[in-house]
This record gives sequence, C-alpha cells and structure tokens, in this order.
Amino acid sequence: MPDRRVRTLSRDKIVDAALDLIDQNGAGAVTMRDLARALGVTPMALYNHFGNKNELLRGVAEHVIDRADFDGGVAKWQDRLRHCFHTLRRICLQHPGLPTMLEIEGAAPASVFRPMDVAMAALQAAGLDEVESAQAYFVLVGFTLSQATYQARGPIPGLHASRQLAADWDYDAGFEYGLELIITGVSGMAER
Amino acid sequence: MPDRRVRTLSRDKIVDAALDLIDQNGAGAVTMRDLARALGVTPMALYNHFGNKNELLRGVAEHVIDRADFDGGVAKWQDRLRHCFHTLRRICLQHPGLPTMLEIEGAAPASVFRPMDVAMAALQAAGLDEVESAQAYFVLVGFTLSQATYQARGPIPGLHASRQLAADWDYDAGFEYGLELIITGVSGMAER
DNA sequence: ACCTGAACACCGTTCAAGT
DNA sequence: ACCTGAACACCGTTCAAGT
Repeated sequence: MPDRRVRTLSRDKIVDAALDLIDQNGAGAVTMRDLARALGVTPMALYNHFGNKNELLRGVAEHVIDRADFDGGVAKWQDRLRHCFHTLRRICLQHPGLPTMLEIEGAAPASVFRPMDVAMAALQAAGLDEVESAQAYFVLVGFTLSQATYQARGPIPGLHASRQLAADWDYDAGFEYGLELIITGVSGMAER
Repeated sequence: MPDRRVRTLSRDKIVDAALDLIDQNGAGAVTMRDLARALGVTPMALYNHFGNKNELLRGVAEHVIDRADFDGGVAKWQDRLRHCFHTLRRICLQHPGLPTMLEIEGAAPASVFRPMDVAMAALQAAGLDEVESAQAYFVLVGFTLSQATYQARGPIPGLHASRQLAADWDYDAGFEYGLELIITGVSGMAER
C-alpha cells in the first residue's frame, strides 16, 4: 500500500514551479533555494525527486518540448520545415530560458530528437541523403536557437548601440528571411 | 614620474593567464580565485585592472578576435565568406571557451563587429541589400558558433549514443556542408 | 519514503587596511 | 596606485537526523 498522506512535492509540481521562475526571471536565475522557497519547502526536498539541478532542468526542457507539435501534418517539405522551426522558435520565446537550458552540458533531454526526426524526414523528402539531412538539420536548429537567444537577451547595450541594428531591428523578419535562405539552400544542394 | 617598481600585474598578463586557463579547462572553468592563484596574486588584485569578471572575459574575447584575419584578401564573395567563417570557427575551436564567452550577457566586445563588417561586405557583393546582409550574417554566425560549441562540448552521453551520430560524426564535413548550403541559399535569395 | 537543519566547499565582490 | 586579508552574501550539494 502506498502512503496515503498528501505528498507536498512531486516531479510535476517542481517542474511547473521551475518553469514559472524561468519564465519570470530568465534562464540562469533559477536557484535551488529560490525554487524551494516558491514551493514552500526546503532546498534538499528537491533532491528526493531529481538527482541534481541538471536533471531538474532536463525535466523542465522535456516537459516543454513534449507539449509542442513539431509535425503539423502539412504536405510540402518546405512547409514542414517552416512549421517545425516556427514551433521551436515559439516555445523558445515563450520560455526564454529554454535555449540556454538546451545548451547547458547534459541538460538536453532525449526529447530534442523529436523536432530532429520531423525535420530530417522533411529534408530527405527534399532529396538529401541521411547524412546531409543531419548536417542541414544542425544549420536549422543552430540558427533558430541562436536567433531566439539574441531576441530574448535583447541588444547588448553599448555594442549594438553603435550600429543602427539596435532599436528598430525586426527579429521576426530576420527569422523569416534566414529560414527562407536556408530552405533555398536546401533546394540548391538537393539539385546537385 | 611613474612608479618604477615592477608591477606584478597588468591587463595583458591577466588576459594571457585567463586564456591559458580557458584553453586548458574549458569555458566556465575560469574562476577569479583560480586565475589569481595562477598569477601568484590575491583575487582582489584583479579588480585593479578589470571592473568585474565580465569585463575581464570581454578583454579575453577582444584579444582573441583582434588577432584574427577575417578578410584574407580573396576576390570572390563566396571565398570571402568561406575564409571569414573558417577563421571564426578556427579561433572558436582553438579557444573552446570563446563561443560561451561571446554568448554571456555583456561579455561580447566591440570586436565582434570585425567579422560582421567583412561578411556583410561580401554579402552585399553577392547582391543582397544592407538589411538582407545583416539577416544573412546572423544565419552564418549562429551556425558557426553553434557548430563550434557542439564540437567543443562533444556528444552528450546517453543522448547521442542512441543515434549513430555519436562516434563517427564528422564535424569538419558537417561545417563544410552547412557553409555551402548557406552560400547556396545566399545565391538563391540574391537572384529573386 | 520523504522532508528538515546544519554544515561544507565553493563563488563574485565589498571594504578597510596596508605600502 | 596597487595589493592584501578578512568578510559578506550567495551557490549546489552532503550528511545525519527526524517522521
């Protein structure tokens, strides 16, 4: 018989609270102590549910990625790629900590392969072989994550200020253009 | 009259020592205390030369970028792009901490605009306007930095292991393919 | 099985003091 | 002007103890 007393904590509760903190204060702002305080609990209570902070962050990333629909069920390979990386970009902007979490050593969950599977199927439909598809995927995911990171961080003060890129930079237009550039490149490479 | 006693510290000495530590132990491994110990000095002595750790890292990044030749003096815009981003990739691989340092908030020095100027000139020679060139530059730099970061970190254990991407992944071939894909995309976008 | 409280070994940085 | 030494306010995590 399992314990019938209400457990104050669970992996889901921890992940939800961590996601709230990340969305409010950004990526590196989440602290085991802060997270414990938000849950009304001692920091060490978290270690009954996650081995360490990295595992916890991986749990958060997994939760976010698992909720996303990268496929979309569209027909043309170009539209599948557009949908896949628009989706990835959207969840990165919704949770500004996500790209950093995925970049942190060991924090990437197995779920990161879900968009990879979708994208690689589309790239092979475009005419690339398996290795080429993987190589092209890394172009797309590197581009998408770096764009989202730049946008979430905002212009670097004193650095972008010297150029006119700062105030009126259109991140949406920049993403669309870059995505179309890469898709055009995929077509060109497939024709060789 | 300036003080004639030998100063034990200088910005250059600190930057050199920090670069050594970064090259040996990776990105986040450099600590004000470790760096001070390597210099045979107290941690607080560093604060006479740099306002804080971020400024120090910016100094290191600046030093590395300033030593690189992004231009190369080649004629065709495709070759100029190849040379520029091969150079950027090389210094990122020589100093595995560099991409992380550039991504750290506020750590990016004004020098990051040097490869940007070279690349944007090449992209405008390809037929893109100024805004398009900036957008295409972000594709190239995001791709190059993310590739170098992946390669420096190595495969994520238990994650890439489930795919055949792990052991025999050719980072050089992946970079070449991605770069050609983007250059092909630039040509395609310029023709519109 | 799950949570607490005190402690450990770290951080970056401030401050007052030395020369 | 430059460096030291002690201290402050943090970290993630270990360990022994409670229930």
